[in-house]
This record gives sequence, structure tokens and C-alpha cells, in this order.
Amino acid sequence: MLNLGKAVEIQNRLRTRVILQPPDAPVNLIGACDVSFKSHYGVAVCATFNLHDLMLVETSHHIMPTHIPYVPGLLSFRELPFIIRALLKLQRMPNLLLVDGHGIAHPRRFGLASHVGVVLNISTIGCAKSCLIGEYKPPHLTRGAYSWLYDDGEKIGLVIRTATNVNPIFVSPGHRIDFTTAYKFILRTTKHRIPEPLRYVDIASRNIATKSI
DNA sequence: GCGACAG
DNA sequence: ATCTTGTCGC
Repeated sequence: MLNLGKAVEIQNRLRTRVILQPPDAPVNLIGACDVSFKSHYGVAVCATFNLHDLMLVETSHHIMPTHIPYVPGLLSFRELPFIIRALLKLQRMPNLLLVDGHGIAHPRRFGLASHVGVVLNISTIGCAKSCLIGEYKPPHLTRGAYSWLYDDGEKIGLVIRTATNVNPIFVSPGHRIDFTTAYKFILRTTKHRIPEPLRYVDIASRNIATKSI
């Protein structure tokens, strides 16, 4: 199912390819992806939106069985196969992809968002609902407030209060993006706690999982 | 040995 | 992630 040693080896090899620089092309189409499970089956949903008005442009999904378990720190080996297949079904690849999970805020600085970005060579941002590794000070309670996430004295992410008096989310660069640009896009696409593109794919994948599987 | 641990 | 009911608050 999953060779832990090999998996870690792959992460350490691919982590050297991560680029923490702003996208080199303007972002007009922003996407998001998420995977829901039911028994040993999973369904990945991808959706793209116009960054300008956040209107839905296109969606795609892929269903298949899985034999890989969830192991903290190795989430990408379970979800990447689903996400890649769903993404390749899109007519147009987004300029930037929001991923439900961490980017470099990871023990080996190579979370799901980074893995997806490096494999497809696209800009990605990791957006998680809870912390995997690192230390931080709770950000102020108003929307837009943030604090840095550190690990070993290294800046690895942002803890952002995307809505007033609501738990913050953990944002970190996945690939081909920097902290500042990531913060900008996350706040710009968020009305509630979770960015709109991610809310959409989360609900969509859950619906398909319970109805079509 | 004990606690922590994305989804 | 998933299993689960009602309930409080913006």
C-alpha cells in the first residue's frame, strides 16, 4: 500500500524543486481541488473560477478506489492520484490552484499543495483548517489579521483570520508562489472562513461521494 | 515512554 | 476524512 521510507525519500528529493517566487504569468483563472471518501472509494473534484468575479467556469471529477491509507505527513500519496486525474480532465488548467492541505508548512517542507504544484508545474497554495507542524501566536480576531508560522526558526506559513471571531486557517506556499502573494489571493477569494473555491469543491466532492458511490 | 499528528 | 442532532449566533 505505502512504503513509508520510500515515500519520505520521494518528498526529500522533490522538495528541492519547490519555487517560492510569484507566478510568472498573470492569474485570471483560479482553481481548487478536494477529495472526499466513502469506504475505500474516493472522488476528487476540481473547479475553476474567474478571479475577477469568482464566477464558476468549469468543473471536473474523478472516482476510483484507493488502497493507500492516510498517514500524517504523507497525505499526498493518498490524494495526489485523485487530484492529478481530475485536474487533467479540465479543458483549461488554472493559473493558480488552491489545495486543501499544507504547502511547505510540512515536516519536510513538501505537503500536498507542494507535491501537486511540482508534479504539474503550476502555482499552488496550501490552505489547511488545522496545523500539522510549527509554532505561532494566535492572530488578532479581525478579518485579515495574521501571524507567522515557524518551525526550527524557519518561516513556513501564515495563520490567517479570514473572518472576524472565527478560527484562523493555515496558509503556506505550495509551489511557484511567495507568502505575500499567497496572502493576497487567499483574502481576495474568501467571504467566510474557507476560500470560496475550496468551499465549492469540498461540498461538490462530498455530494458525489454520498450519491454516486 | 508520552503526546502530537493536514485529510 | 467519516460517523452524527440539535442548537447558538452573526
